Amino acid sequence: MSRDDLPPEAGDGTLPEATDADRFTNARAIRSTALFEDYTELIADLTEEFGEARITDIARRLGVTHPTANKAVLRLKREGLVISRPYRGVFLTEAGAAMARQVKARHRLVVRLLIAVGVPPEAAEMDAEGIEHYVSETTLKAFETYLDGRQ
Amino acid sequence: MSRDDLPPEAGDGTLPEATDADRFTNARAIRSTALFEDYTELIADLTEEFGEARITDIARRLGVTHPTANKAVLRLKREGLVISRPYRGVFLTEAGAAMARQVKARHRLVVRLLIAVGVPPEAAEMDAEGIEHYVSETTLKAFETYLDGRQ
DNA sequence: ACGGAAATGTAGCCCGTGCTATATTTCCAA
DNA sequence: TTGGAAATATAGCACGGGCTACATTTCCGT
Repeated sequence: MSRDDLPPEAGDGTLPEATDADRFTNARAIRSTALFEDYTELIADLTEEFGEARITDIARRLGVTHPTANKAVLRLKREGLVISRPYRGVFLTEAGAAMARQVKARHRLVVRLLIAVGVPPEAAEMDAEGIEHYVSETTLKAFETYLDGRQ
Repeated sequence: MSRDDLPPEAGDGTLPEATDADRFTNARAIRSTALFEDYTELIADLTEEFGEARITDIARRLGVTHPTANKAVLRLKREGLVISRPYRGVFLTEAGAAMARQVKARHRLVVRLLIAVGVPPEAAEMDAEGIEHYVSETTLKAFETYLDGRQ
């Protein structure tokens, strides 16, 4: 039982450099930004549709209560992703809009790839909602290349 | 501004049945079980390697402190996924072992698919850690079919 | 066999993300 | 124009999941 001095992952040949802990720590970091990504994307959508993003609409689209949406918007504000005045709509800052654009592009790409490998569109759309946050730039590039190569 | 009585998603043609809220609610539900999945999988690995899963090893592999791992194990216990005696190792129940098997199979499949579409193995391994939790049975089946069809 | 190091457990803190209940503000229609 | 409905804000609760600090137990080497 003396495995304290073993180099991590030695012997199994799967991961010479990235340790388990790295991967999990990475996943946790992503999890903490996923909510911001969902909100900025949604606020962008609502702004495009209605000219503004209102708390009630945000809450309904996300399937949460208004106070939850309101609290999240406060955090987004603190992070400089949105601006808002009391009892008024919410609007993305440049940083927020940039995040929204990136998230949206990633979302579309993930859905396209899933469909390309045979996933039914409804399942692709459903699963992409969670998957999209965890797709790295490297993987995204690979998806693009794959999709381009198909026609 | 009267969109209160609009059918959700009407007009964009992307999602006739699954509303946005459904997708987000689904993603939140998955997020809450992801931690359990990570723990059961890891405990299975450690048990296979060392004959038992010890708190210290669990914590190190996940990149968290011992108290965090300990608290999580208490939750796993409460959920009937593991058994443990004070100051002793942690062991999976049948339910926990079943979850571990399922998670591991899913993980492998996701990694294989990512690699199959051209993602570098290290990135595939890294991204799969987050992605795996969000892949539905339907999508999993599609992955299998796709991989089978390639050779 | 026993003393110190390592492992484990526990207390208590912080913050996120959900909720309900209640106050406040806005806005539309009579 | 004003009263009531809808929207928004706020307070406070619960729990998850991370941490540090400290107590306790186990275990190994001398």
